[in-house]
Amino acid sequence: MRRDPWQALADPTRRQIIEVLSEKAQTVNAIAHNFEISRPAISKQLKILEESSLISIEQQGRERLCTLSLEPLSEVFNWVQQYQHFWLKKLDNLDDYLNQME
Amino acid sequence: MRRDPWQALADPTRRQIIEVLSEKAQTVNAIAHNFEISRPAISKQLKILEESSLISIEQQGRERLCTLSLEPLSEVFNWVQQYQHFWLKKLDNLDDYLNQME
DNA sequence: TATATTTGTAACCAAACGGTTACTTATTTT
DNA sequence: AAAATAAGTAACCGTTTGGTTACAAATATA
Repeated sequence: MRRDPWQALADPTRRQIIEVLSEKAQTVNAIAHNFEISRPAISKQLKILEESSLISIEQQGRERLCTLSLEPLSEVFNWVQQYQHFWLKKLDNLDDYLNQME
Repeated sequence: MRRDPWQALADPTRRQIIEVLSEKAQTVNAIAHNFEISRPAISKQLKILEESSLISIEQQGRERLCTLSLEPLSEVFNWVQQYQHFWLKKLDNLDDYLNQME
């Protein structure tokens, strides 16, 4: 299943998982230790992160190593940045306007 | 009700509404014309955007003018940008590694 | 004043979300 | 070979989401 990064990032637990994984790649249990919720709940969130390509999972014996993979963030970044431009332009216009008043 | 900008941005229709409003401030009906879904559905989405402070709504006679207000995007922007740094650092490390091989 | 317009709200619905517990499977360890 | 460990899966549950239609309220227009 393919999933929208926006949707994957909507949940605070999933964003926290990303934060945890930005330290280093980790197994499912190691990740789960950072949270109060059950391990199956973490498994579900990891699946969603995987479906949105924000992490990749590599089987290592009986463990599964989860690695962050941030490419999909660029979509989010670009979208938001576009409005930063919009915002700066509005400030520019205000600036022009104020200059005209001088 | 207060709402997480992440959650507000999770829905594609709401992101489109933001795009529409970035052109210019518009009334509810004017916004709704851009979409297939019913006007009450748009009303609901506008409420969510308002609750996350991404738009503000001003009553003007029987109409309501919706104006974009992008401050909450900074939270999203900062969060994502932090991982851009993480990503660039990884590329740096790769670069160092490749240089070492020379 | 009667009518049309803009919008919100209520009630409803199916699907998705985010969690739980119980169980299974595969792999290590003893 | 038996026991322990890591992790997925299934079934379930209450809440939220995102839409619908029907209706009500306020304002503007004829």
